[in-house]
Amino acid sequence: MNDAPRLAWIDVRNEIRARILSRACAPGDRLPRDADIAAELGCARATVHRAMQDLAQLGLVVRKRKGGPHVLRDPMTRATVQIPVTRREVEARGERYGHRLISRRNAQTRPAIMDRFGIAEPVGMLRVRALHLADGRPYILADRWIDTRSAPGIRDVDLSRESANEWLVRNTPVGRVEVRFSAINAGPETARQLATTAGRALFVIERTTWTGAAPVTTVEAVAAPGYHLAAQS
Amino acid sequence: MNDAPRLAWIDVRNEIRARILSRACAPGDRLPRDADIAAELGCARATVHRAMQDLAQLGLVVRKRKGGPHVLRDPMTRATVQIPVTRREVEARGERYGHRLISRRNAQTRPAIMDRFGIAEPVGMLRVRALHLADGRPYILADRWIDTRSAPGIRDVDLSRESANEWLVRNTPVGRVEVRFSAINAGPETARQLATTAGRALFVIERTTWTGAAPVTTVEAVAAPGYHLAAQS
DNA sequence: AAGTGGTCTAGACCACCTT
DNA sequence: AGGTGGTCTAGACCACTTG
Repeated sequence: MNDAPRLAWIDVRNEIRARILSRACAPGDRLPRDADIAAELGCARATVHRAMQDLAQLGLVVRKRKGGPHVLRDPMTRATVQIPVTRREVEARGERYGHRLISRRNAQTRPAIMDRFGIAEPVGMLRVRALHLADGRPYILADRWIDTRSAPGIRDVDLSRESANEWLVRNTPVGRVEVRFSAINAGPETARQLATTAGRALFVIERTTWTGAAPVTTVEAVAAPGYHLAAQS
Repeated sequence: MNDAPRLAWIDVRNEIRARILSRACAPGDRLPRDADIAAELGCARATVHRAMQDLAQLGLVVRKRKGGPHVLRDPMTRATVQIPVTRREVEARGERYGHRLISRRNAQTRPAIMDRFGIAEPVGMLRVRALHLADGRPYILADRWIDTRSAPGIRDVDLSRESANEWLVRNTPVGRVEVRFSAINAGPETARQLATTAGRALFVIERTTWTGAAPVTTVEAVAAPGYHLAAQS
């Protein structure tokens, strides 16, 4: 009725993890070869491989071609953040989504923006500022730069109907993404747009994406007071 | 000289991704079965499986037992945050790490703490407040609760020598982790401890860990002004 | 140069989910 | 109830990394 077989590779992973945590294999130590572990635990090497793949992703071990897998010295907390399209995020809270285009103009990238993309020369991009609303209240203030070479179609989009956010997600290949979180004090202008008071602590998400090596877009999203972001795993 | 074979499963993944992005398979559509894709691309089903595994992790497709894989309606931005032990973080910046124990006492969990752990009844835990320093300057102010049932050894540790942070990482099994980020205005007390002014926007990392279903520790880490966190992928 | 992980194949069984 | 993904096995070759 029990004796559950479960997934074998998970058992293997747990066994190896247990050894690591129990200090049977100290941090920095070399672990046995996949093949040896397989022989010892009586399973195929592929099964051990699957387990090690998971442990590596969890940040517990490092695997190299020779020298075998090593137990990482100090594992970091590793968590995955999922940032949905703002409209979905609002709707998931059971609130009505709204969106207001503030400005849309072409501009040369300033140094701060070039830094985010990692480019040395100024480029003409499309700069879009917009306010996302939840139940009519300000939710997120977005200041976005879009490289029209990577997303030419955006020129013909009515950004007062569909947010740049959403259009890009739907029409742009997903390449590399880099996200930065920080906290800022609301300036007078930002405070006005987010219907709060100057000086309030605001959560900032800075997101930059590339397609291959080509910049696509970068956005600084300033959230209204009370916003928080969760990550799991 | 070229015709690089590379990893087959990556090619398969790219091919499928390309179809998704080119709208050959619209969001919400059902994709062909693994076996069919394998036949079409001339590889083993396991190879397609590996590719799909990656696409699922990237958040592009969902796979179900029957009904085959589906293209996700709106892919979220998915990024992985790595939070090292504070000492390593400081040392990685090339600065000298320091650590000051502020207080250490037993206390009953307040409702806010019980919420984080998802428990209903108050529990006696060890509460540790500490300040992490970088080059002598305040870096992170930590307010931590530790369930001594899950980490009994902590009672005998001199927390003025080794931070609770570090001891727990080294001596506690890694289970589920939940992280929350937010922004707060510095209160007078916090401002004093972080050597800044009241009202400054501060970045907050709230981290809670369990072993199985048992609470281990939760910490509210308030970072000094200027702190930011990066996530990739 | 050799060891080791990374990968691919082919075949098989199982468990879950939808129909 | 049947289809489909999830997994395991066994064997093989390759390529990267280290000594």
